[in-house]
Amino acid sequence: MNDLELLNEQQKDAVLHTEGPLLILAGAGSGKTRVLTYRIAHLIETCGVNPWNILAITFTNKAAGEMRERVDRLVGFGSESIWVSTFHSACVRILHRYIDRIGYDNRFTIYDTEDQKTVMKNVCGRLQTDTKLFKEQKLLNIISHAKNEYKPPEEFKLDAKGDFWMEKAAEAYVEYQKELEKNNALDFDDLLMKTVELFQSCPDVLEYYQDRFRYVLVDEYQDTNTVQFKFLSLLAEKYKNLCVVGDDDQSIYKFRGANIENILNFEKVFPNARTVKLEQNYRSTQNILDAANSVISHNKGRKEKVLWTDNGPGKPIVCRQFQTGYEEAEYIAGDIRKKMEEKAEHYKDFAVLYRTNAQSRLFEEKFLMANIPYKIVGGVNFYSRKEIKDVLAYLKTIDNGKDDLAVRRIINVPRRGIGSVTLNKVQSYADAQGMSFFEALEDMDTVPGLGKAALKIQPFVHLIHACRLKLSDISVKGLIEEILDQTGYVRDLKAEETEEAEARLGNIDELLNKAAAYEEQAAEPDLRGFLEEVALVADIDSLEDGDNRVLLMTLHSAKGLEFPYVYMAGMEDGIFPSYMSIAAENAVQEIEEERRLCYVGITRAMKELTMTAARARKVRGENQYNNISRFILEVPSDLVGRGTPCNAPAVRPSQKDMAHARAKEAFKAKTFDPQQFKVVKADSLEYKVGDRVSHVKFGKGTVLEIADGGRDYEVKVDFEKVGVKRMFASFARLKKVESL
DNA sequence: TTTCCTGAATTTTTT
DNA sequence: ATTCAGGAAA
Repeated sequence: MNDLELLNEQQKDAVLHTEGPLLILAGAGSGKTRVLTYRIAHLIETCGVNPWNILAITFTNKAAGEMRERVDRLVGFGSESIWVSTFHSACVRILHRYIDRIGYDNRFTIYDTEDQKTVMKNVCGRLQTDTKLFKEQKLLNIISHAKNEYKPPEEFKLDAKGDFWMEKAAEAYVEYQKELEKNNALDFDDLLMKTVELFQSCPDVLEYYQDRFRYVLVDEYQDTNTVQFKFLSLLAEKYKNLCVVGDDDQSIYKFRGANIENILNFEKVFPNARTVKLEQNYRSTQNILDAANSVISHNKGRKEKVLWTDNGPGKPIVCRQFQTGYEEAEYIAGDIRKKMEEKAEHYKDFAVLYRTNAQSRLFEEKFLMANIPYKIVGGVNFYSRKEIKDVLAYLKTIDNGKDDLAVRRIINVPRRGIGSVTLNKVQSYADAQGMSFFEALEDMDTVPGLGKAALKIQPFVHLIHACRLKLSDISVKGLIEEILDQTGYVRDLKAEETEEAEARLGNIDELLNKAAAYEEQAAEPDLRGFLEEVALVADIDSLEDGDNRVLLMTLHSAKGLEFPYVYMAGMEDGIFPSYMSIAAENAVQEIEEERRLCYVGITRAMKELTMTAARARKVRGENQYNNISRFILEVPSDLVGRGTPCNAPAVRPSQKDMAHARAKEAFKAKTFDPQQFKVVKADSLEYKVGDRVSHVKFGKGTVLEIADGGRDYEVKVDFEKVGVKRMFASFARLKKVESL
């Protein structure tokens, strides 16, 4: 049911203005998602718009998932035919249908960052580029930037005339793009670029989608780049029903080509655009808002906004500085524990935000020790783990033998005794014949100079052929199992008997689950559909509602989310704002972007905000000493709680307190996951002092001490890698490796 | 020829 | 800390 009475005047305005372009300037927490979802519901229920004609676009999968859920709840029947997706996945869907119109094969594959780097390495090798002077990553950044500006190689080349650096980059761009085309692959930026190209060169396709998506809604509009803007304006050209929501203060993707002009020029491109401002904040307390306002006010050249709230002042902001990052993490773990006990909140009400993914490690360790269920969002992509990429490369090869990168990745995985010399011979043969790498492999008998190596290649080619034959009558999950079985991949891992192999096996299991889940959920599940889904999703599981865990993530991925209790960790100059931005040529702008990021972080908090810093922390193995972040100093001191000054010495909870808290928690937290938290004191332990044991996280170690703690045994172990740890036996789940 | 081992280099943020 | 390139052993 769509109850407009729940909206304020401005929100209602935005919902009811259904025809024509609409720009919603929405401050943080002003209920923009609510406006978007209500607007969709209103379009369908009141205006009789067919759900099929609505496209809602977001930036991240997480945001898309959230929006999807809310739309489903509000709209109910028919909501599944609304497209709610990210720019990239919308483009993939379009391209899979029509990219043959601009000379690609519809069975293209998508290259991730790692693949891009591999391609660029090849290109640099071929062009004899000195990669000391022109770093691959640097070149890729330039290319990405060009693509975000919708500049194809030819045009880029013209622009580069006269500039030695840019001419070199242009050369790389041309070659890089050729290589992608040869492999029938697109990189992330191509997805947008090729879609726009498709629209511009095939008016009939464009018109089809214009008619299809008569109503387009865009979230986080301030982060759109030039191609995305082109994409949107082309789509909306015919009916002009484009509704965009944005906040210039939350623009944090300039590094990815976000173009703030898109918001400022909206009214120019769409002349009779209506603009609505949402300024009432429903999320945070006044203290949190004041802190956010004060920080962001240090930026020049922004649209002044007056955010206000009906919520009371709330708790003061907590700022603390610790000696080390270690203590910082310990404090946060302890504080979450404390709040859980005092207020009986849910774990999912807490979030720890940091600047870089690398910072998650410390928290992971401490949370594991304190038995706080947590989930790390982002970081090392599930799908970029080695074993997963291997399996996916097999799938890609089976689906589309044109992807040389995938074929080359797995030709010798697991070991088939095929080395680089053989590969080079095959590659030159393929190049000479103008065929793909896999086709050359199929032709192995005619490849000159292969000799015995051909015999090693044969089983691989057979395997792929056999799988292709089975394709039509086997599930994706079955296919993966077949591959794992035939190649002995799982067998080899099991034989390794290391922690690492164990983890890899676990990941493979997760992939199998994912495949099974895909087949259940998809209308017409097939291999390509699976690969497509997997290519654009970083994390294996989106957040489920019942998933009661503390979230750990970067400030970037926190955008669009909200939590009652937010911890911003690592608030140090050099970390946040990052060293890169401070040292940059255009430091002023770079730091302003960081400050917006800080603004985003602060405004995630609903009830309480804690900012922490460490005097010293390990960065890349070395100790780094940092000052308190300038952003903390920009928070007015009267908002910061007394008794918790920034330079307060770290209060380290004693071991006994921690142990006590843990035991208590274990008793209380049964509702979360009885399996995990049930404390059953074993009659005796399978290991004794002096035994070698292994722990899931810490690896192998020696038992130093076992103390009977009443409810449970407390075990002290000296781990090889991480040193002495104390833990409860039932939590640690140590396995005996060998006896004394 | 392939594999294994050692020393060097390297990291913001996301799709 | 972890990955990557280059050289020596098998």
